[in-house]
Amino acid sequence: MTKKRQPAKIEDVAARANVSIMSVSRAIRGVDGVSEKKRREILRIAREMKYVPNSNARSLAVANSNLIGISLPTFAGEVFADILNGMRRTFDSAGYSSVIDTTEYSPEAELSWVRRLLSWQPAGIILTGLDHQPETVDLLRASPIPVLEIWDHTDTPIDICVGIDHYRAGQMIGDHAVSFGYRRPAFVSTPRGHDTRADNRLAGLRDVFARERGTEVLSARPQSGNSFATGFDGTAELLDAGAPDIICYLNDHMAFGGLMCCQMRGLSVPQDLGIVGFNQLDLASVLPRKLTTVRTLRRLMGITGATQLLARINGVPTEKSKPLPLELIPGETTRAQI
Amino acid sequence: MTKKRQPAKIEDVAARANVSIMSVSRAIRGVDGVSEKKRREILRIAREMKYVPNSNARSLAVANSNLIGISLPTFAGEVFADILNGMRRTFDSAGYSSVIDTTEYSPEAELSWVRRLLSWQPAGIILTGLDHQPETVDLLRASPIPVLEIWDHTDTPIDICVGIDHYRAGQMIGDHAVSFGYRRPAFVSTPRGHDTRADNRLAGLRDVFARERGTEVLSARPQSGNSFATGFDGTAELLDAGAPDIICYLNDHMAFGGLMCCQMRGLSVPQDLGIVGFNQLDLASVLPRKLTTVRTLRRLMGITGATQLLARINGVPTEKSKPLPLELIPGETTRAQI
DNA sequence: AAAATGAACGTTAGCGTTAACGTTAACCAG
DNA sequence: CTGGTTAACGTTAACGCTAACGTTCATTTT
Repeated sequence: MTKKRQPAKIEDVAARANVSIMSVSRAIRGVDGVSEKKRREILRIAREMKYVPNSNARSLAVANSNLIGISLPTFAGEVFADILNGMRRTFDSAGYSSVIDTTEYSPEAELSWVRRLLSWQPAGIILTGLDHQPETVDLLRASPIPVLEIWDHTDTPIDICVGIDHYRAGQMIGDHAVSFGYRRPAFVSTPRGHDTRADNRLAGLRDVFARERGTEVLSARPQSGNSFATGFDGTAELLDAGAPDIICYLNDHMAFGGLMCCQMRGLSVPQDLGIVGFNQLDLASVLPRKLTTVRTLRRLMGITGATQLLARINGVPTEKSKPLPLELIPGETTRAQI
Repeated sequence: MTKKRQPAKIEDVAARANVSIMSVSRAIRGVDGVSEKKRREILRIAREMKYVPNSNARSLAVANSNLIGISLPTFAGEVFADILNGMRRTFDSAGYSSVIDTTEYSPEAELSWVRRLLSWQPAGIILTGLDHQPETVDLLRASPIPVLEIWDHTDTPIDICVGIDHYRAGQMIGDHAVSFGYRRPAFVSTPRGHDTRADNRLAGLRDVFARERGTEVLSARPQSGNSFATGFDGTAELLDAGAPDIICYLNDHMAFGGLMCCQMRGLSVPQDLGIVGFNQLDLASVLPRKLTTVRTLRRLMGITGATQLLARINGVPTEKSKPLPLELIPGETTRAQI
């Protein structure tokens, strides 16, 4: 039962230090108006009393906060962890704290989070992607708070936007596959509508094959609990259904699951089947056969996005929308078809 | 320039609805004291005006919040994402919001986060592990806020504790290795002091081998940017330095890096070398050769921890410390030595 | 009919902090 | 010694909301 007595407030510190409340406030905040001698004395007493300022009172008084709200689809996987890392580093060094939430790919969950977050008067809000409830957009447009949409790209963001063009990424993969002579493409993803960006990449891929070859892109969308298993199961499904000569995956982890499926079935890659991942994840760095994938500059994206948002918060004019470059990394899991 | 005008406050809603501020407050909070008819009318107007309550003012008035602060070492990897998932689900359904932060394994960063967080008057605080700055412990003990330490285990937590005994986990791995006849063990980890839990597992492993065989456990601790690469590089280092017959890893991802290193060098597992991971990660579900590893019930741990903390918050008596079971999963990367 | 009830609503007094402003004393040039 | 400047404080009024208590008035009870 050690934890009992009421926490000290600024008034208590002031009383104990024989100064006014304001001197304590100034000392704590490190602003002008107290002599160095008194400041040290006050800080010593505050520490002794384990005084902790009340941020609610502060934010109420100054009508703002140094919180940045960040909404992500999920914590699973490296992708959002990388973006997050870039953002957080930038915000931290600018004196902002970030509060993070995941939507598990549900726009409804996103809306309820936006509502909760807005009630805390944050300095800025970051959403992942462009797929929001109409009310989310209304709320955010009506509020004076700067909003960043990250990871995806559009010319008409809620406020500002930093990300990559996923449709274009799909086209790049398609171009690569077509130029290597592949003819029977397939795609492994999560259930439709779950990950809108992946759906856009598939659309880009589809359009290239439709135009260049007049071919359909088959797709498998199993629900398998984790990316590796999804890749494995989706590959099995596609191999059972037909005879694709190249399979593209939502990301490198799924692609690895696909590789394992091929290995199990005695198929050799890239002789029997081409494999293309996405995102150039850490896993790929130790694979004996270099994976064909697309590099996305996620950390840079986080830093860029955060920087843009900070500029916006500080009233500095910023570009509405900033696309980041993509690069297809040819590996040893695809090769020119004879 | 759509975003301009001041957000509405409760007073504005009251004026527009021709009722008192209190009626609006009651309507919004869904408590008794307003007729159904008025409540609907008020809510309609509030929605029209895009009214968002001010949580700072609310928390200041009621002197509490429904925030739970969660501190994790990192967002990288499945481990903390799993624990987090379990916790968040539990808190969400109990009406609490969680604010998450990562320390990147730095107790100093943890302390500064604890200070920041305390200023928001959270309902509870969760720290990962037991390795804190003395001042962190002082601050938390002095505050009336319930504290949960998760992932590691001790009989003398700051407040309450839910986790696994990492030293014991190391012993289990040691017992397995000894009983299979392995004699030249090694361990791949991150730099010492970085991950205290991993250091404890290594200590458990060391003690078993010292007692049973009088043998040292070699260790490699490369800094390679990601787990897979760390496993790969650490394995290379150990194979160059001596001739271990079994290598244990900080986690399954490192173990996979190790497997890739062996494959590259033409070593076969488990004939030439035993490989042991930790945490039974998703990756392992698609490997052709089942990995010897230790199962940790991370999601359950999150749920259990959150439940215990909620009980503590609601004044229900709880056990100080709750250890979760461990299970060594024998795989095909270790086998009895002749 | 008077009195008692209770639901529906309003009024008041904070919650802990800071911005804005007022006061005081010390200092300095002329 | 005057008048003016400035550093170092203190005082007060918000900030937006809610708990606790008051008031009103239509019902019911006696």
